[in-house]
Amino acid sequence: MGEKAEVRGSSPKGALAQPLLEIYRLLLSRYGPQHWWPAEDPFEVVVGAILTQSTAWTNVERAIANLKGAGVLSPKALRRLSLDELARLIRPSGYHHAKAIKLKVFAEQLRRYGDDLGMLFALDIPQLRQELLSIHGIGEETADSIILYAARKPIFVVDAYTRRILRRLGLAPKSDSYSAFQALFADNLSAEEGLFNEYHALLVRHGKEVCRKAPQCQDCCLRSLCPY
DNA sequence: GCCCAGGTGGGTA
DNA sequence: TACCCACATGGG
Repeated sequence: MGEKAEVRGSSPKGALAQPLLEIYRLLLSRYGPQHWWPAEDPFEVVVGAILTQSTAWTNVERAIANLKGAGVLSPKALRRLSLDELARLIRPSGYHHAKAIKLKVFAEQLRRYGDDLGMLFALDIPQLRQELLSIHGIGEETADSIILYAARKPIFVVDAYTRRILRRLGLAPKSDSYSAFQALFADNLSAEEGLFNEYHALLVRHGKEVCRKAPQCQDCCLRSLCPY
């Protein structure tokens, strides 16, 4: 059926299109553009996406600064480094031994694309996602973060903040699965890279500041939509 | 000292 | 599918 002629962000695709767009509008109004991802190039985005797994971004910044300082923020340099030396450099990001292995594995896999992220990112979204998920250490959120923020393709990133905020607003899907939360956005918003980029970044920004405990709802910018 | 942070993989029932 | 756990540093 013809459902393609949509005006940017204003034509509802599903029943939750209105509330989701309202959340976005309120968050953008409150915080302004977040300019994600905070990195100089796509490879740095990938490294940051792996290092930030269950870790505060401030700790990731130290680790990335160490990698830059050592001049090893490239696939080839990461492969040349010993596992212990790499772990030492990224130590501030936590889980450093496990993450050193993950970075090594990714750098190794990138060889198949001539160390060229552009070649990897030439795949369409489903193929790219499958390829990323096949790599040890890259799960759904990390894969989607790479697709959205490094490859700049429209896919919605679901994280702990996304789930927490949607639950609080009573908009969470029946299933608690990653795909159910992702489908909520995919089914109700137009698939625009810029929108998905900013929306996820705003959810993280908002989640960091509020929505941890109910009392904070008094000055929450989403309180008009919140049942609490 | 405690809890949490922009998760993932492996194991078990 | 649904839990459990290990992985670890740094800030509040």
